[in-house]
Amino acid sequence: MDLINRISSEQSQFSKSERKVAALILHEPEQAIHRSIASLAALAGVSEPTVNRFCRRLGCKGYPDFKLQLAQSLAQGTPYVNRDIEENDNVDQITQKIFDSTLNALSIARQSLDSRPIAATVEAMVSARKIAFFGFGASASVAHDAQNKFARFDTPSVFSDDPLVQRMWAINSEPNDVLVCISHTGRTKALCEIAAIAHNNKATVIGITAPNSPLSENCQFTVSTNVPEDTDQYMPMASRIAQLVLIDAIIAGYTLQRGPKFREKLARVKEGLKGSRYSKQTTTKE
Amino acid sequence: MDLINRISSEQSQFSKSERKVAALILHEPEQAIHRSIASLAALAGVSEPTVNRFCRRLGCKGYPDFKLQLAQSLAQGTPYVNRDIEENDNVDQITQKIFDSTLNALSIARQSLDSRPIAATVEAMVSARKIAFFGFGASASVAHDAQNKFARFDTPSVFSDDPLVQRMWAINSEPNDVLVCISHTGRTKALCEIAAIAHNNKATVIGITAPNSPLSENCQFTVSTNVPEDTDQYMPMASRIAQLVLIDAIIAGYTLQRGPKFREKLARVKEGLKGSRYSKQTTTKE
DNA sequence: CTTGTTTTTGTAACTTTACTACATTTAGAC
DNA sequence: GTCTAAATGTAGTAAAGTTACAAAAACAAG
Repeated sequence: MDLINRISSEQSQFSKSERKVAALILHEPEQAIHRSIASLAALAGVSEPTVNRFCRRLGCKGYPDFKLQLAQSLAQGTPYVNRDIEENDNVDQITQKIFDSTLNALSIARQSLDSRPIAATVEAMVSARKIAFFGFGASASVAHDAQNKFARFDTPSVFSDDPLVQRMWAINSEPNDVLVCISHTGRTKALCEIAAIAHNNKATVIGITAPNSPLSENCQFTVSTNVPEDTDQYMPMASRIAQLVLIDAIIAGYTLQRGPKFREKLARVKEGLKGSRYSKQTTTKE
Repeated sequence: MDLINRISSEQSQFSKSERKVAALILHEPEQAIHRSIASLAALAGVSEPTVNRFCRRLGCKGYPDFKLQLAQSLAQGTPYVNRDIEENDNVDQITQKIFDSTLNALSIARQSLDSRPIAATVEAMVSARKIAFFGFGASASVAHDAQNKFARFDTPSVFSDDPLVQRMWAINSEPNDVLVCISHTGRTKALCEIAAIAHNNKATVIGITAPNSPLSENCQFTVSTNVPEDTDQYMPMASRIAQLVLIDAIIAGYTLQRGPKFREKLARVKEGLKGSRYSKQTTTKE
């Protein structure tokens, strides 16, 4: 993980004075890299060796090495995690911060991904008779999106955020049917019940949800994104984005697995959609 | 231009000894940033002041500043690559590539964002009587998601992907009503018509869509993400993600604009949702 | 609440690093 | 060859970073 993220995530392991240093650096990292250890220490109200120890705790060889790594971490355009939105931020700052934290969450998700359940999901979908995507609340739109993508394919697929519709589908499910349950927490009661019903019918139940959650208990396998998110403060944002990208990946895998003939079909579907749009005057490529 | 490129392009202006230094740095830049001026000078077979002068000639304040800039220039070197998915990629590779290209698209979107229409959107929503989110296809789930978020707020909001429902809403719209039209291409006929109707009724029509598109003609203002996307090959993926993050930003702006009392209300909504979930056994913070 | 122990923090001496002023060398022009 | 100017290096100096150790603070046990 990159240095700035580490500073903010490992704050709990720091001592009181070290936290002062951390706060200063997270507040204005660009400035910190141009300061000497003495001036940084003075600004943080601590002694120079404290700053040095702070650097060492982060695995750096010393202060110069720390500055170097910090500079790299900044240059990478690596999102500043946990730069919370503050009371009098303007719209531009808010937008940047939201984008930053989403980028950060995504790159964390990418690193911590386990490809085995993803491969298994692709496998199951390729041989599925019919596929359902269920979810509630914020996860409903994720399920909606997934089904939208699958609508272009020839395997029958449904989306629903209606518990009764979901229940009916689950009751009618059979082996070789695939049910994808989407939930950030994995604790939504209604969805757990549906999953259990389908699971009983020997349908393939896949969870895009938190590992070791009540929902994942009823799933054949679980794909999770491990996005750190402060759901206490605001609603799930980044985790939902990670789920969507995950589904994109699953779909890309599915498309590829189906082979070249299948992709020809897709091209035809795409062509068929053109009638619903205004044609372009310009010749610019979209 | 970035430092490494400058070193190689400005070589002609360097003196003989300075060129030795340049050659050394271009050969192994990663190593150079961990060396002291003395060891670098020795390695290049020149004196320390020569290295220092070399740094100054490149516009750096001195050797430490040079190292810093060099480090940044190196870190920037490898952004998220937009590698295409290939025929016999395995699932892991596909997943990484999809995440990479999404990350890439998001960071491009972040840079090219214009905050003025975003601010205007927040403004309009804060004083809105009712808000609608409309879209078709892939954009339907984006609209769905947006409405989901707004469902927690006290301003009445709707989502629809049904042209008739949309039309009825548009016909009944009034000034101070806000209509958010979401479309990747901005060329979906049905949505343009709806926008036109609402626009005629003097409702505030906001487009999350391509600039200078038929749809944006009927919008008071347009928020766009400028994500380069190869829609010919696959379906829109990254652009849709960028739209979602954009909406997150708008919602964050909205929440903040509404002030602290409003956020207390949100906390109560959140508390109210708990009944629908299984409680946690573990005490770990989510 | 006191005492002993451990952890944290700061002070001061020390080492390393980078910079400056000046001397020397080198290259080019006449 | 000699003068001039540019380039390079030497040595001293200033600044920055590190280490060892002592003081202070936090903690636990009696």
